[in-house]
This record gives sequence, structure tokens and C-alpha cells, in this order.
Amino acid sequence: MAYRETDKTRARRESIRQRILAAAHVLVVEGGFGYASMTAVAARAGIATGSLYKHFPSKSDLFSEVFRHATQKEVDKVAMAIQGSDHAVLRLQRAVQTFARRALKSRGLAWALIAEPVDPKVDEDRLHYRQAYAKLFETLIHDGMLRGELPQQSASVTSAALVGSLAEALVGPLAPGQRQWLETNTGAECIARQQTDDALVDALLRFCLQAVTGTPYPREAPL
Amino acid sequence: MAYRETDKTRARRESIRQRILAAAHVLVVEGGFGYASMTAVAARAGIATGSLYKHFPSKSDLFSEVFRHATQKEVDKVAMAIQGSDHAVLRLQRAVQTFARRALKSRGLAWALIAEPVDPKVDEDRLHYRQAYAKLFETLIHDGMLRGELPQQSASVTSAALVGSLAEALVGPLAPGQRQWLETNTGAECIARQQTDDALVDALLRFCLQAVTGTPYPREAPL
DNA sequence: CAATACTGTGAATCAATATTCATACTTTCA
DNA sequence: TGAAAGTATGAATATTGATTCACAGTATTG
Repeated sequence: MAYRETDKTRARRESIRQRILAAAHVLVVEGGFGYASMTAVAARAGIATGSLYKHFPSKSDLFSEVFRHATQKEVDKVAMAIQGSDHAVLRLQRAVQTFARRALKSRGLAWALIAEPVDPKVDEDRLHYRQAYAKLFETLIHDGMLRGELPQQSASVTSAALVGSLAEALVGPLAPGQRQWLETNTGAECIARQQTDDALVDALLRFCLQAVTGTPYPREAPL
Repeated sequence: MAYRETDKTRARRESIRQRILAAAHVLVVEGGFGYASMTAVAARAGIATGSLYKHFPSKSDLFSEVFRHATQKEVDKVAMAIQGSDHAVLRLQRAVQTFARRALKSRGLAWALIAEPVDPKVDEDRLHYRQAYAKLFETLIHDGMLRGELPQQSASVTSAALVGSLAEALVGPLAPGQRQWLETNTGAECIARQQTDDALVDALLRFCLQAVTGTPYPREAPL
């Protein structure tokens, strides 16, 4: 006998694996899943196509991992924003803002995660992703109803509708200016966009809070 | 010279063309665009694969036409529901109900039109489709604001968010029980579904109207 | 160093469909 | 009727991109 896995080789393996994941992630951010072929990933990671299969059994597996990783980070942020024992409306407000701002900050990724047509296998992960958000909202709404902070309603329908409105208004086909992918922008353009983005977040916040509470936003009295 | 197009040949041509479109439509309703290969369409229409290309230059063109046709019908129905000079809230209510009931009545088609991952060419048509809905809502909201029947808001954001919540709650990945495609249902199951469907429409209606008006639904006083 | 077991390579293969095309059949009309 | 123009056929071809594989390269240990 003459070979055994050692720390060094394991580390090396792992580092290549990470390099592949990073390369795939970058490609997705830049052009979405459709743009990220195995050949492109390999080229970007600086290895041969075949080598990819030494680390991931198939394309689906690779991208599923990319998707879940990117996704988990987003969900965590929203979960973070939603937690606490404040008034349910405040928590919802934080959640919506967090989701919206992050999506607008990296539209390419948001589009890939939320809206891009993708391989069915990855689409299953997306289902989990959306469900994760919906679950967060659902729990919050239940909670709020129990505590008398929100009117009675169907938590499941409301949460699905919330996810839908966020997705569509921010990164779906109806999102304002969705074809700006690889554009380089001047400083002035960035500032202008920042302002319209703020307005967008605000309008959306209003939509969501009114939908859930049935009262005008902004409210007359603070919570 | 010895041949010229005649009424008879033209009629025959047209009838085959329609037969192809109908076959494609049926396949889409049954299993979505992914299920509808050219071979399948040809088989269903009772002609050879190659013959399809005598009538449509490419698959994209064929399905684009199928999509637009199916789509136009849906949009027209909602446009019909939205028109009139009633209070804007009533008109919105009719529109949402129309959209929702129709989607639930034929989920397969709704899924294909709204949510299924499809060929990019067809996806452009989908963009128009969603925009057509959004446009209807947007006009309605503008109108309502002018007449003082709706509070001031961003009509574009609100309308996109409305489209998103309808799509997601009814046929998106979060829609309840979306995997029932070719199932045959017993009578009891159909009745049960009818009830949950009604509840779903109602909850969604509430969500949409509250979002737009900022007041509780159902309202205390009729309009 | 030799033997062993793994890792990397990238051109060749595979798979799934859309699309073409040589051939055979139809229709039209002088 | 038969030459002209069209239409139908479906097996063969083209395309795209994932996946494999025979071979070459690298670590590891005795």
C-alpha cells in the first residue's frame, strides 16, 4: 500500500472545490445560470472541464450548491431582520426593507435567485428558497395575529402574496430597468438610481404593510 | 403555367395551420411548454414533423403564437372585468376575482403562461403578457387616484406588486397543491377544492384591496 | 526509487431536439 | 392529360452542451 489521503491533499482538494464554487457564483452573478456552462465554469476556475467532475457529480449538483449557498445568506439576513419582540408591523417593515435593499443592491444575483428560468433541479431549490421566505413571513403573521397586533387573515396566502409582490416589483419582469446587467454607470447615474430605488422600496413597503394591516401607511401614530 | 393558389387550397392550408396551433395548445395545457416538442405537436396534429415547417418557420414562432393567443384571451377577460365607471375599488375587485378564478380553473395553462421556465423567445412574450396586466392595473389606479377613490401611491409599483402577488399565490411555486397536473379527481375532491379555492380567492382579494386602499376589507359600508 | 492510488486533461462521445432535404404525392389549369 | 407549382414525408443532419474516458501527471509511503 502506498497512498492515503493527507491533510495537505485534503486542503488542496477543498481549495479547488471552493474555487469552482466561487467561479460558478461569479458567472451566475454576472449573467445568470443560463450563462454559466460547465465549460465556462472550468475556464474561470482555471481547470479542465473534466476536472469539475472530480469534485461534483453533475452540473445540477454544482449549481444546486451554488444556489443554496447564495440563498441561505439572503434568507438569514431577512430572518435576522424579522426577529425580535417588537410590534409585528415593525418586524415586517424591517424584513421587507432588508429584502428589498439587498435585492436592489445586487440585481443580477437577485434575478438569478428569484426570477431566471432555470434547470428544473435548481428550480426545486428555488422552491425551498421562496418557501423559506414565505415561512418567515407566515410565522411572523401568525405571531402578530396571536398578539393582536395584526388582523385575522390567512397567513399562508398573505405570505405567498408578499413574496410574490416583492419578487415581481423588485426583480421580476416588471421591475424597472432590469436590463442593466453588465453596464458601467457614471456617478451621477448611481446617485439617481439610488433615489429611485429608495422611492421604490418605500412604495413597496407601503403596499406590503397596508396589505397585511389594512390600515394606511405611513401610520399616524408610531407603534 | 399551370398552378395558382385557389380558395380551396388556401382554406385547406389554413385549416391545417389551425390544427397545428390547436394541437400545440392542447399539449401546453396538458403538460406545459416543456412537454410540447415539435415531434409531439406533429403527432398530435396528425402530420409529419417536417410539415410543421411549411406553416411555421420555427418552433419559437409556433409557440410564440400559441402563447400570445392564449394570453390575449386571459388579458381580455380581465380588461372586460376592469372596465366600467364604477368605483375603482369595485373594478379592482372584479379584476382580481376574474384573474384568480380563471387561473384556478385551469391551473395547467396558468402555470405555463405565468410560471413555467420556457424558451427565451417565448419568455419575451411573457414579459408582454405580465406587462399587459400591469398596464390594466396601472390605468385603473391612476384613474382611481384622479377621482379620489384611491389614496395617492405609485401606480407602477403597486401594479407590479399586484401582478406578483396574484401570480405567486395562485400559480407560482408557493401555490397550494401545484402538482396535480393530469390527476383525475373524484367528485368529492373537486368540491373540496372548490371550497379551498374560494377561500384562496377571498384571502387574495383581501390582500390586494387592502394593499391598494389602505383600509380593511371587507369594508364596513358598501361602495 | 517503485508501487499505488488518486487527480487533472480535453478531445471524443452522448443525448435530446430542432431543422433540413431528397423523394413522393397533389392540385391546378392550358 | 400532363407540365408546372406546391405540399407532405420522415429519416438524416445539425446543434448545443453535459458527461465520459484513456492517458498523463502527482502525492504518498515503504
